[in-house]
Amino acid sequence: MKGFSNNQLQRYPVYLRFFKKWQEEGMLVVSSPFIAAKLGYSEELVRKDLQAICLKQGRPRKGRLISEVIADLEEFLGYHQVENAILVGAGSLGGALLRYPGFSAMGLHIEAAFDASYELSGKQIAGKNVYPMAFLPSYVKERDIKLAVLTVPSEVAQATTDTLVKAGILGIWNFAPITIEAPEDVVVENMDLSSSLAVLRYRCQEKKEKNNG
Amino acid sequence: MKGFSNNQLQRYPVYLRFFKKWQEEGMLVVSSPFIAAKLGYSEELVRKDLQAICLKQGRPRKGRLISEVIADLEEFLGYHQVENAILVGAGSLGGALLRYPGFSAMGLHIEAAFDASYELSGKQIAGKNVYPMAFLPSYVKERDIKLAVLTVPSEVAQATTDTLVKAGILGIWNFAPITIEAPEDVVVENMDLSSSLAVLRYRCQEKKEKNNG
DNA sequence: ACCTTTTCGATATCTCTTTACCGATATTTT
DNA sequence: AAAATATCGGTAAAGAGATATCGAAAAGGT
Repeated sequence: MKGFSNNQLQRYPVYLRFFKKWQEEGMLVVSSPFIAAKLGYSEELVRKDLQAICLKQGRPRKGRLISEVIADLEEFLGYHQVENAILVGAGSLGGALLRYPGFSAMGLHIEAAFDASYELSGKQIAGKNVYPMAFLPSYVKERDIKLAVLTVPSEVAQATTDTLVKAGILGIWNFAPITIEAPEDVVVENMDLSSSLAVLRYRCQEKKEKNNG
Repeated sequence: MKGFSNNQLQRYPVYLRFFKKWQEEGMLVVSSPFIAAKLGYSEELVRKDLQAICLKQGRPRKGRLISEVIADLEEFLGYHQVENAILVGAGSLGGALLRYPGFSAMGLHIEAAFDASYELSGKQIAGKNVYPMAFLPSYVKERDIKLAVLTVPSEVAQATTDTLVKAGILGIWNFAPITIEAPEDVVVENMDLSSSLAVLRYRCQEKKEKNNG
């Protein structure tokens, strides 16, 4: 048994998307060289990635059964067991995530939202109740929620994080453009627009300079 | 002159946020050990990162001037030169990004949106016009737009990408949950929810197993 | 004014990730 | 049925990225 790097973990959902696409197209088996060519990875990387999570071996000269790999990927990614979560901050980004239909296929069930605004609380977004922040601690404790999606303005992100941690949340998916501090035992994963944009712009600039001189 | 890894590029916006926070708090100078402690990086990594983009050296026993590093970071990240961009797919996520006020500080100006829906076209979101898709090619060419934010449903993401590429777009910030294919000379940066969620859930599971056993 | 202390920048080491290689194996072809 | 061949899994090498080490320099204390 070994550890997985962030890069490796992030590749698995990519594999899954392609395998599902191939399955829809009627394919049954794929080989590592084929996968590598389609995804732009090296052949060896594909082997290593799939070996790490697949129960059965691949078959020489054929490859792997698509349906089996899909099952293994979904099992590994936890898509088979539903994880209940809450969303905090039902603004425009929070609303967009509440409306996003793709989470259920990933085993993520955002069952309720919380917002500081009195206008929003009591209403529904995408069929999910929006509660006032005061209800959060008891809700989290009673329902044993472990995961929170954080979409509040950055000014209140740290204070909200403290509330979440105190309530017993163990994983925070942070969409606020700020580095939040949390205790060791709480996992924070950032969806950082500015970091992603930094990569995009640098790579564009790089390419432009390569073409011009 | 050297290359930058994605990880390194993604750290710079994090540095910038902290430096701005410290500047607001009235600090003038920070040392690498201080930065390292606050951001959770190693001292040496901080030095290497800042050495790579700062014009002036740091001063022994003092550190670096916050105002200078902020200027260097913003210069490196391209925040001083405004880049015009369009957004394609003005649904709930697209709308959220159009409304997001943080982009202007990053030098990103989303000047218009495009959407296939006839109900949306002609209207405005966050003061920005929403045009029908048919207008896209001429708009991009006339205004010499190089960057596009892609927030269309995944079913049409590839077709939309093809349209963007043909129109002359050189960088695509892809928010659709799909791996889009584009020519070599077009840069694609993915904001992949499923990949981010995969990391979050694995790290949570890992932590849980460590605590239980 | 001198010594101590801290941080700097550069170089070297180390660890982790990725890539390359190699014998084994099963399918396909002759 | 035998030979040819493509892919497999495992191990070894290579390449990055992060970390540790070291002399130099400047601020602060004595």
